[in-house]
Amino acid sequence: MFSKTAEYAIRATIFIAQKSDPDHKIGIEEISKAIDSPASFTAKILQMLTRGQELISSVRGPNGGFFMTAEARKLPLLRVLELVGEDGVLKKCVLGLKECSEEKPCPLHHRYRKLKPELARMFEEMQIGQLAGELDAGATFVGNKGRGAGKRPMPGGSKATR
Amino acid sequence: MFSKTAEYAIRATIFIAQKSDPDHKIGIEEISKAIDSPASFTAKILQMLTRGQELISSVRGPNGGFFMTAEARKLPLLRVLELVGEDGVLKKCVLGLKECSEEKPCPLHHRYRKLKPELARMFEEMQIGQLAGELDAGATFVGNKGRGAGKRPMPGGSKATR
DNA sequence: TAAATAAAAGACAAAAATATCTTTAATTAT
DNA sequence: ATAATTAAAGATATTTTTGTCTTTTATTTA
Ligand code: FES
Ligand code: FES
Repeated sequence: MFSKTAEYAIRATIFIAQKSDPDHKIGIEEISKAIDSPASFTAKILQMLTRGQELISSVRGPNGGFFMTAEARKLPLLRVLELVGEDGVLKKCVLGLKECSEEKPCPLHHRYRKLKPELARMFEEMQIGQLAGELDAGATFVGNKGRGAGKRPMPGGSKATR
Repeated sequence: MFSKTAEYAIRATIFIAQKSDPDHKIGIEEISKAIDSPASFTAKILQMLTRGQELISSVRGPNGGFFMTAEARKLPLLRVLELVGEDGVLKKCVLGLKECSEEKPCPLHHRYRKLKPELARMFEEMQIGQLAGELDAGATFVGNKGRGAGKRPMPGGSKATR
C-alpha cells in the first residue's frame, strides 16, 4: 500500500506527537528505536516532515530534537502523506492508468469508486493528536515490540521514557 | 497501492480474457501495446501468470500466444494478485507492522478495519470474465489511449484487432 | 570562547523494482 | 527435414527505494 518512507513517516509522526512538546523534545535515536526503523533513514524522512516546521518542528544542539506544537497536532494524517509525496495513492487510478475519471474508467474504477473516497476521507479526518492520544493510552502501537505475539520484553524492562 | 508488476498483471489478464479464447490466441506485442506496458517486462509477468496454466494459458510457435479458458475467466481477480505475490496489501498492516491484530493494533487499525475487508472482498468477488465483458462493451479501459482527455487517436484509425 | 550535542546536509552503498536484450525451446507450416 | 514463429528462460542494465556513513551547522553548556 505505502512505501517504507510513508510508513515510517506516519509512525514517527504519531510517536512524536505522543511523546514530545515544545520543551520535551525527542531525539532521532529514541524515535527510530520506538518505531522499529533504521535511524539514519528515518532522519532523512523527518527532514521532509520538518520543511516549514508546519508539521514537525526541530531544533539542533543540546536538548534539541523533534517535537510538535499543539497546532500541528490538529493536522490531518493526510498532511504526512502529502509531505512525503504519497497522497497519490488516495487519488490516482488503482491500475496505474494516467487518468482516473468517469470518462475513461479502468475495469476496477466503478467498484473502487466507493472505497477510494472512504480511504481518502479516513486520512483527511484522522487527526494526528487523536491518534497520538490513543497511542498514549496504550490502545495502539507504532512499533513491533510490546505485547501481542512475538517475544515478550523482559519483565520490568519498561524504564518508561517519561 | 500496487507495484507496476501487479498493475500490468491485472490489466493484461483482463485484456487477454476479453480478446482471446483457445483458438484465438494473442501475442505479447499486441497485449503490451493495448495495455501500454513494456513488452519484455510484461512477458516476464505473464510467465508468473501462466505457471500451472490455471489462470492464463500459452502455447509457443506460429499461431501461438496467450489465452484463457472459460474456467479461468471465472476466477476472482484476487488470483492475479496471488500469482504475482501481492495479495499482502489486502491482509497486512497498513503501517507495515509485522503483525496486524486486535491485540496489537497500529494507530490506523481500528479505522482501517472496516475498509480492509471491503477491499479484500472486492478482489475476491470481482470475476475476471465479468471485468473483461465490461471492457469488451467499451465501458472500461486497460490502456491510456482511446478517448477521454489526452490526445485523440486519428479519426478512422481504429483498424480493430478483430 | 571552547567543548559538547543534536539535527541538517551530502555522499555513498546495497537492495529491490523495473526494463531490455539474447538465447533457447516448442510448435507450426512449408 | 527446414524454416519461421512465438513464448520461455536467462543474462544484463537501469532506476528507484532503502539504508548507512561522514561532514557541516546550529545551539547550548561549561
Ligand atoms: S480509472 Fe482506475 S480507478 Fe479510476
Ligand atoms: S495493525 Fe495496522 S492495520 Fe492492523
